[in-house]
Amino acid sequence: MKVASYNVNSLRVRLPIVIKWLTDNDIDVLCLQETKVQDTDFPTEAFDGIEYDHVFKGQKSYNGVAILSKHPIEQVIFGFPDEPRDEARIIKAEINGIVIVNTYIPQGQSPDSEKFQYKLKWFGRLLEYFQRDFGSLDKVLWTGDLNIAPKPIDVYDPEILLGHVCFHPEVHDALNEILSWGFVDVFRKHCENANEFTFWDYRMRNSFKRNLGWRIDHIMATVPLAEKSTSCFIDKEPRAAERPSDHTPIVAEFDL
DNA sequence: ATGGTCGGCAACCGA
Repeated sequence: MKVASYNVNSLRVRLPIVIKWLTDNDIDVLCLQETKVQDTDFPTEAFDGIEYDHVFKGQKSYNGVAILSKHPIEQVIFGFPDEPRDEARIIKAEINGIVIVNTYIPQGQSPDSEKFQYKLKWFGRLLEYFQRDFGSLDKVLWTGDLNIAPKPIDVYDPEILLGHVCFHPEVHDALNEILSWGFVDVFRKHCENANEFTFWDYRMRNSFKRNLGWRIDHIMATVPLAEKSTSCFIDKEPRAAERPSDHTPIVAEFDL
């Protein structure tokens, strides 16, 4: 089973890329972030047309998450159980006997902002969410735009970027607390020394061409699930399309 | 050479 994550930065603009990429690559499950579309305008017909089940939660202008799947999507829960629920940032679902948690984690703006404190709290709430619902021996896949580059190898310049909200010691601590609960970075498991990225900032001139990137989109799996992974790679092909997203998909394959 | 990002959505906000 191939599972992927992709921050589309507007699903309506990226719809042709998503449809083509899904069908060309025979993806079983695709988790999307930053769909930027309200539920009434979600392009359900397009996914009906290629026979992908779909669940989604959006809002006006910002955020928005969705799961697309060739297999039935069951037990769907949007948001955290407590306030603020952030329904357009987290979806949990069961597909093929696996729990998938698709998250769009707050970016955090700047380290001295309220939004950064909100981001740190979000990691803490997510750990509680996992602890409440699962044991680390369950097959759980946590994926999405996590807005954190875990290690120096995951950014284009670790010295200059240290202290950025997506490469910050406090966020690293928060991530490591969740990872030590029982998640494996599936990309790192398969590509130990790969200096590869999933995001290149639009605001930097020619950032993609110059490879000034970040690895902030991830596929994390609990140990029993990670044991079943056979490959994991970042697919840069969607970046070659017209009007590409600033992110590109990450894919993991599991032999279940 | 005298520049320099996107998308949503209607003036700026968020990334």
